[in-house]
Amino acid sequence: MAKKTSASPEMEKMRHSCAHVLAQAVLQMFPEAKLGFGPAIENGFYYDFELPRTLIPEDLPLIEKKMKHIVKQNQKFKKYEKPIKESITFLDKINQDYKVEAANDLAKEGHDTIKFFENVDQKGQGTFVDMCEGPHLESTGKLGAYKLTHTAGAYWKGDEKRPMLQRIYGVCFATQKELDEHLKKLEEAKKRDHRKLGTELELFTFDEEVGAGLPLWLPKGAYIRHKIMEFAFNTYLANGYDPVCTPHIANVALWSHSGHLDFYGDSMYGSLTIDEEEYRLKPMNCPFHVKMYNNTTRSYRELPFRWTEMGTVYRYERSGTLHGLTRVRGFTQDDAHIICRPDQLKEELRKALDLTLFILKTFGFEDIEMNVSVRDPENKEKFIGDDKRWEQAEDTLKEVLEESGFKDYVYDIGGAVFYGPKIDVKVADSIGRMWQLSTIQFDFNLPERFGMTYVGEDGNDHVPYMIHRALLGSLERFMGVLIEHYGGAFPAWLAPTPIVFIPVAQTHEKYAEEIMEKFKKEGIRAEMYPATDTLGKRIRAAEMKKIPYMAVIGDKEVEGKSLAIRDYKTKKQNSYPAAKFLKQLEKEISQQQ
RNA sequence: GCCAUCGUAGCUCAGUGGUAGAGCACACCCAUGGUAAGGGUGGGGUCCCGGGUUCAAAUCCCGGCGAUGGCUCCA
Repeated sequence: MAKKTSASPEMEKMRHSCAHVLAQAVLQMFPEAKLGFGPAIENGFYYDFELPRTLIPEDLPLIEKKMKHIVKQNQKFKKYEKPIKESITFLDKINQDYKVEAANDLAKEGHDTIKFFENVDQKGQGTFVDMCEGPHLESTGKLGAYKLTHTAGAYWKGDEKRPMLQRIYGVCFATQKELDEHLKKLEEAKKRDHRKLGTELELFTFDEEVGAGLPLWLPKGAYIRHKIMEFAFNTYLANGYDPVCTPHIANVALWSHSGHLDFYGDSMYGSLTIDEEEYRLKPMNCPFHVKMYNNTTRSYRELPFRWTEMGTVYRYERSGTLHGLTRVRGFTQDDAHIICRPDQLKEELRKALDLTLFILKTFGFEDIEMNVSVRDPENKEKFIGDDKRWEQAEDTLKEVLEESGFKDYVYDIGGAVFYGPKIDVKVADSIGRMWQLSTIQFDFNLPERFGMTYVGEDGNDHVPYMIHRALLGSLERFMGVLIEHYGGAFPAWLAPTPIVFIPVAQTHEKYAEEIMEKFKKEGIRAEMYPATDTLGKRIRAAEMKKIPYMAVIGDKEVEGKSLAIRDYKTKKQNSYPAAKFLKQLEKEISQQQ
């Protein structure tokens, strides 16, 4: 989930002021506490501390109580500036080691003075002082609604080699109403959590004995995953791609040649010995596709190649980074490599972008943010490949985006991978959270390393452009995002069971069975909930499984050869002639395939 | 990997040193029901794994594995 800070300067001021109030409260509780940084963040703030003991959840209400008291005192935020030397001496005197270090950093950057904010109570007494750039509210009484949410460890200066401090997170809004709305939104997000829904809807599971980060797809989840994969793959084939297929392991020589062993060896799984040769699990599909390209002499007439593969790769992710389906150790990419001539570059990028938009829109992602990552011109040596190619690639990426109407893309200078510039596509889900899904990347590394060429019109060898693209990203991650986007209520074309038949009583089961068979015959996956439980209970069960359509069958339906359809989305009920609804559902399902 | 918290039935969870529990789910019986939980009976547990302390460990201690919230990382 991307973190965007879009708060107004006023809110940032309030949130940062709230962090100061928190720091003062913590110092009251632990006078020996050492302060780190305490900035405003999206929806709130945090402050880092070195404390004599570990905080427990019960500490937060106590700290909040002290904060309330500080707010009530309506302390003024008083700003002043001191020469840097004097400041460092002062910070050293009050034993704020981290602040001393931060002040020394500022000195190195050429600052002559340091700004401070001091809290002063109604009697004019100083209660708390912090080295700080500001700005702040006029006084603590102006603070809106806030709440401390949780604690976590965080490295000093974000450096894993430095000490770990205790971070206290809080949320802060101008009014209690906004705070409540925010907390409600968090509740909603919790309900949609794909890990929770994955268990409830029997989509996937993990098993300790299998290993961390290795999802097991249960039948219903595997069906959805399959449908997504089938849809994507068929769409690619219909758009000029050719399928390829490659193994899961390869001789270590390949990874050595490709450079993966040198650059990403830490993320690759250990060796397998086969006939005294070392093999490795693949972390990427690229080198295989390159090898297939190099399989024979290529002519300029053949290009472009668009080779796609649902490639399962394995990467070592550090244990603390694993998260449900969105960060796993084995996953399948809807991978493809486009190999083309310079004169085809723009057209190929345009096509790839159009395809991306089509795929994302099919799944109901309408709010799309483009990110262009280019090389840092100041640090060219960190990037492989010649200037001319980088410039053409970067310019073409920008042109294609702008021509497609994405004028205000996010431009990340220096954000490119060492082997080429790229476009990353982020989408907003149904409750507004941003997720990075698609990626379109240039690769200047592999063509060079593997000597990829084609014979040009002039009879000479030329190096082609290679574009790596994955539109869903990884099936696992995409499924995780999609579960949360739909809140588990998949549309009929993806639902493992689009319709369930519910006979009112046992006497209606035979008719229900007959109708269900007609649906099944047309390829619609249907289930029946026989009358072993009360009607209400079976309706409830279908609701909880978020089944798109329920067909209730009683005397009326048997008599009129109709179905009482309850729609999950609208919660409305309508009666349809059975044959008519079958056609309608069939159409709804096939539209997306 | 780091910091913190957690790991008890398929799921959600209670159980603080003395014979392992509830609700839901599941099976069976009764009830034959018209749009979100009818009633009864029953089966189900290496209390994550290994070691230690103790007469006695789900419970206390140590190590490992896994999960959660963050940090760092994500080609």
